[in-house]
Amino acid sequence: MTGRKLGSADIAALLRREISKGTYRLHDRLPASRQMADEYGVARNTLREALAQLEVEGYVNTRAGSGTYITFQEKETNVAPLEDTNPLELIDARFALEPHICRLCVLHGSRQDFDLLEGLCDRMEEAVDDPVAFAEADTAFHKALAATTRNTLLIWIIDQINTVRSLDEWTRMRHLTLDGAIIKKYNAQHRQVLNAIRLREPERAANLMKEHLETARLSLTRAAET
Amino acid sequence: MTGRKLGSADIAALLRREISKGTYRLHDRLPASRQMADEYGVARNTLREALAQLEVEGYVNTRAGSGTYITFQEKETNVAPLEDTNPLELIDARFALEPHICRLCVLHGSRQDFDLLEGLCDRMEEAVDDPVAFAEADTAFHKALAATTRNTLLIWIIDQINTVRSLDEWTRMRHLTLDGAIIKKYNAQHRQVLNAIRLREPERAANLMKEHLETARLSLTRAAET
DNA sequence: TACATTTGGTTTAATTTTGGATCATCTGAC
DNA sequence: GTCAGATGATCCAAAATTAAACCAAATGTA
Repeated sequence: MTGRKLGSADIAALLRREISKGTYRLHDRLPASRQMADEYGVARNTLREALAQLEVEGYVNTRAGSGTYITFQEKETNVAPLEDTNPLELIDARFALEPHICRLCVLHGSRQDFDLLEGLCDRMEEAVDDPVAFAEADTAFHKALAATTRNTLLIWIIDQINTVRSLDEWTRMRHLTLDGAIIKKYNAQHRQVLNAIRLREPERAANLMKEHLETARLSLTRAAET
Repeated sequence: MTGRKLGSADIAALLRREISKGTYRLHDRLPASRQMADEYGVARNTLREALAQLEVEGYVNTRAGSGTYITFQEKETNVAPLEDTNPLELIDARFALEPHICRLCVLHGSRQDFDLLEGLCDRMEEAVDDPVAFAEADTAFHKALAATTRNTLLIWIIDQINTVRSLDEWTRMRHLTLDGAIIKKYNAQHRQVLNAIRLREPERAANLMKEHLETARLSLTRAAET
């Protein structure tokens, strides 16, 4: 996997990301082409082709004899810090958010909301043997809970969190923790939470959600130890 | 599920998911067909068929001798919704976040953190007659609380929230609610919260924060009625 | 100003990588 | 048994990467 030869398209993608990430900023001069080629372990030709592509896309502007300069103003948004977070931090954040979200669900939820959540529970139960499908339904469930609060801000926050959660190696790690037994336990807990919400018992719902998250935290730390 | 052989349709579904998820992004080059076939444990023929299907669907574009490239722009996301939120929603979100942040402060806070918070309390008390200065110190206080948790994600969330809060008409509305009496009450509550954290009493700290937010909510609704 | 250095620009040919295509065979479902 | 689909091996041709050498523009320095 790692030994693969890089092509100009790969380098272009790499640099695009560096620029977006802020490693290189507007008006900065990139290192000399020979040096960059060396750093990335690629021929200068290849690197030059990557830069040419980026120039077409408007990321950079290169002047003979002088250098290559960034000409790209990243829209000031903000997925960057999110990428530095880790699964345990995520669980803590969910500990903060989701129990209270349950309380708000009790306040603002309607029959339709609950039926929708019920449907997602069904989907999760059908997916006991398919961690990928389960994870998808699980995400949808927690998103639907947020939506039930009718609180734009909370919905947005949960959305952001889910974006992170779906990235990169997380998923792999996540699936490590998802065997059939765990999934069954999660399913039972989801049902309990939903029932408490249906019965309009905010504190019980919140507490059940805490239990659920505690379970998730446990299986996560356990997976991390192996 | 695990025993059955994967077919081209399965691989196509898998890749579609990877692309939507962002594992592979626009302009990225996929691994070589031989390599991917190997990774997914299928024959190259099978994998090529999957790619052919994805090409028809417009997910990728494959060029002989070069590679196959992602040509799919996942839905653009989502900073706007933050601007549609309102002060009451904000309070609810803070109700979710800040009590738990207090608990985490108890866990992760050091002497230095507490001294810093103490300093901010001082600043707020000096600003009883200056709503603008008070509001600044107040924001700083709640940010510092988040920072004390050491949780990147929570810090980021609070940051985002504060960005919204500092915008537009909010400030005006906010200052309506800030007479000297309210400010004094807030200050007392801030001190109480900080003390509970210092004494390492997580639940008391959380409850005091809830009280504080309840006060804020009240003065907000009262201001809205006038 | 004159000169040396650094930078990007270009060309070349050899090599490597990549997808395209075919075919005999194996496997599982009906 | 039949048949659709997966397999794995092989050969092909298109395209890209490489490496080395040389050119030209910009820059820095004495």
